[in-house]
Amino acid sequence: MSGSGAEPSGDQDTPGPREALLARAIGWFAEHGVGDTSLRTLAAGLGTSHRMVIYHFGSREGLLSAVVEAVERGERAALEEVLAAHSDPFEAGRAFWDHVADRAQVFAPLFFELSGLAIQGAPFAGSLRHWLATGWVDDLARAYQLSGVEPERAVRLARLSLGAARGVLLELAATGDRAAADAAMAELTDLVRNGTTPRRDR
Amino acid sequence: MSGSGAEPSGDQDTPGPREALLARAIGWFAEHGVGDTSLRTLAAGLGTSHRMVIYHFGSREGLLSAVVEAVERGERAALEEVLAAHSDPFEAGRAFWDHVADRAQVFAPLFFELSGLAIQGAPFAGSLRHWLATGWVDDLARAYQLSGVEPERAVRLARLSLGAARGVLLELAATGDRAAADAAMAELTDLVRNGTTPRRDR
DNA sequence: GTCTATAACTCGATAGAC
DNA sequence: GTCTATCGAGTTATAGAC
Repeated sequence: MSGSGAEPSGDQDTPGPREALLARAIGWFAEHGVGDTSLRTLAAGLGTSHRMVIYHFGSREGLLSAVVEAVERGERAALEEVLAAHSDPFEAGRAFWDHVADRAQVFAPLFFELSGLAIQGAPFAGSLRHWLATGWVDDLARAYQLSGVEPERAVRLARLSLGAARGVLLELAATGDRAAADAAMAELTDLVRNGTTPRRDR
Repeated sequence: MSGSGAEPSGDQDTPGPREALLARAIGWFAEHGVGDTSLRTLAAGLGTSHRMVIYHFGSREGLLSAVVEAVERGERAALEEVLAAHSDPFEAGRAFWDHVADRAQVFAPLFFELSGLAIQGAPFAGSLRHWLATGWVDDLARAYQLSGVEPERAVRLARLSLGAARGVLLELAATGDRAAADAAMAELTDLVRNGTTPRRDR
């Protein structure tokens, strides 16, 4: 599909101009936001013409859709990597929070703006709507269950942890105060750890 | 300031056409979002002409700024009311969560879209940026302190609680599942209550 | 305080040459 | 695959009658 038989030189590092353009577009959106971005200003910032964006993505919404999908896939991959590297869910949670917080200044504005549009029903953000609602909760709940929490409570804790992470991320993006955000998340970890282990001592 | 000496008939219930227009604009934004709203479609939905919106608010951004400010003032007033009515901070927190969750389907999309724009530096959202960062945390931390939590931990708990509420609100807006959101917030309340009282029993 | 008319501009998308 | 030229619709904002 959409393949022209004349690829320049069989390069494996460059998956094609479309992907390169998409990657640059993500960086541009993360820096400048989505709301007031026209195809023309975007293309100028990307070093192309707006005609090329339409050529590769069909329309402005097609580009936005591709951006949302690509960012989601990246974060999901990061989560799986982190879950595979840590057996303790609290350790995994902290590691993933680190990953997210590192990129907060860049991606949080994009995430929350797109989330606002997604829950308003913007058609290009359908997949984001799904991940906001159930996608991440299921995986997190499974991780809690593996560490011995009963199923129903695991779901509640998953929802709470995910919500807290997103909310603290919003505040981190507003303040830039990484230490305060880390402390708030550490407080959550402590509360959950002490609240789920029976605490035999004392 | 901006007062014309000829108010129609000294009505106290109608504070003027500007305020009435603002109130209707808030409702309209809550229902239709901000992103793709032009002055013309907005004015048509409000029953005026776009010329009138500009007359009263100066520009489209002026209107957005007024909307943000009015919504904030309303929520702050609701919080103060709730804090005054409950001495137990957990009770107050639950009551305020109820208030917010009741209005989630309507106001959460507006809140998150505007927050995304605010942390991107949109000029009309300056006051929202302030409330996102510090405004609410201070009051919440004070409430925690009053119930016996040491100051530094009170701030951490305030940040966590606020973040969790915002994050769970985002999920509530995406799913519409009020029971699940309530359960997640109740889980937080339990964790904090058990984590801050020494737990002499057992 | 409310209207119509319109200026001045930008938008997404298309056509077609190269 | 990249370019220029351009269409038609929609944008904020202004002018001025009533």
